[in-house]
Amino acid sequence: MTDTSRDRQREATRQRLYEAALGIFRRDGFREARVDDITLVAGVSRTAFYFHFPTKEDVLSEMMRRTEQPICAAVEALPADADLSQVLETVVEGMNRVWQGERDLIVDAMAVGLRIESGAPQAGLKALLARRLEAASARGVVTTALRPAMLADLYLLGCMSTMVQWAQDEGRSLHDALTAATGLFLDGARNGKSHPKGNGANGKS
Amino acid sequence: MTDTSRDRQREATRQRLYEAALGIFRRDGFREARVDDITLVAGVSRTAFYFHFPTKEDVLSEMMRRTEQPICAAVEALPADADLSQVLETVVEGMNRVWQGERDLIVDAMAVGLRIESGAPQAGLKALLARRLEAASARGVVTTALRPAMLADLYLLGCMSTMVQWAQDEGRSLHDALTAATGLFLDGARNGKSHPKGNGANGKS
DNA sequence: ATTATCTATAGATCTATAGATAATGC
DNA sequence: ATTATCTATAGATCTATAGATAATGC
Repeated sequence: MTDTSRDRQREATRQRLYEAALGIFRRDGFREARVDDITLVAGVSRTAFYFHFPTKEDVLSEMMRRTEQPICAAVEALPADADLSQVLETVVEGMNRVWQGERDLIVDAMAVGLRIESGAPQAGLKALLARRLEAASARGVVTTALRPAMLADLYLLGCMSTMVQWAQDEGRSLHDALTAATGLFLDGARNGKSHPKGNGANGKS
Repeated sequence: MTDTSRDRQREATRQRLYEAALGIFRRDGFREARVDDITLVAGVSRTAFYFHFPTKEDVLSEMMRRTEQPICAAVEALPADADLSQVLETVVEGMNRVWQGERDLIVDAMAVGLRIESGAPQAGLKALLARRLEAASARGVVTTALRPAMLADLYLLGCMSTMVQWAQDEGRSLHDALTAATGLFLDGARNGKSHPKGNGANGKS
């Protein structure tokens, strides 16, 4: 628990490897990136990389976790009774800030995110959003046909899908793309309320 | 063009490799799967695999394309003026049929699909859906705030997200999960119509 | 003395390429 | 004779593991 010299050394090395890895990923693309190039930049032996990160994917996995933090902080700063649209707008702002400069990494990062999103049940942003959605559904603003946790999942995965689209499409801004996807989700989540849709165990037409 | 003996031979080998690869993926998981094991089952040399498939990912990429075909056929069999909800229900039925037995492959298949989905602009199911959505929007049934192609993308990526969730979650049936996601999309796409949302170039709150 | 962090090395696996075989088209 | 399909081989890269070093806690 006490932040010993060894701890600081380890974290410094890990941080150098993290940054070096992202640099090489940006330069060569994730797939083409060689671990040797990463450790050359970081100034450690090849196997030191694997001591800190089991695979290259784990670097992107950590990137997903790290970049979530400022977004979580921004959402937590909102009042507990904030409008759902305001909450999601905050998420959009945050994602835009983090990812608009990382177009070349998005597809691979999201592919990794796809795995951890459902894997970690109590993960940061997802859990936060689930709570906000639960509050909104208690207020009667969104559907109760789907559990808040699932709605949060659907929304975040929708954002990830949107970013992948944007990364390959060029054209409009990431912010606009995310706003559009958010509008679609909001309308869907609101109106599930009135329609009795969404639990459909009924067979073919 | 004439289906020569060499062509048949090549396709037979390719097919054996394809099936062997899926078998090994199912047995060992995609990541752990060794190409040597695949070629052992297929009865060809190691490098023959790479002659047919540049990487293991390309096998899953082909799986995505192949499994799309029966779904496309089912959608094309519907009348041109079929209800949008009926079209999407057909898609749900098809996806459910294809993927409910492939839980262990879904996450990796979808991660690969994430890349090719936006990559191939005129890809089968996406193009088909875009046309159906365009017809629906001409009829005034869905929003015109988003281009049909983008709506199709959002829907398909939403389905993929849902399948990833399902693959890691257990519990409810894949069919129910897809139906729920479809309901959410339908409500969103319908109601974007009334709201002036979805082109949002307006800044922060 | 013990343990965490990192290095050195061996073996496994992948990737690139040169070459063999047999089908094809002239 | 030429070309497509596949094989054999060499080199690159990754993964597993044994060992070195220096910080830690007793």
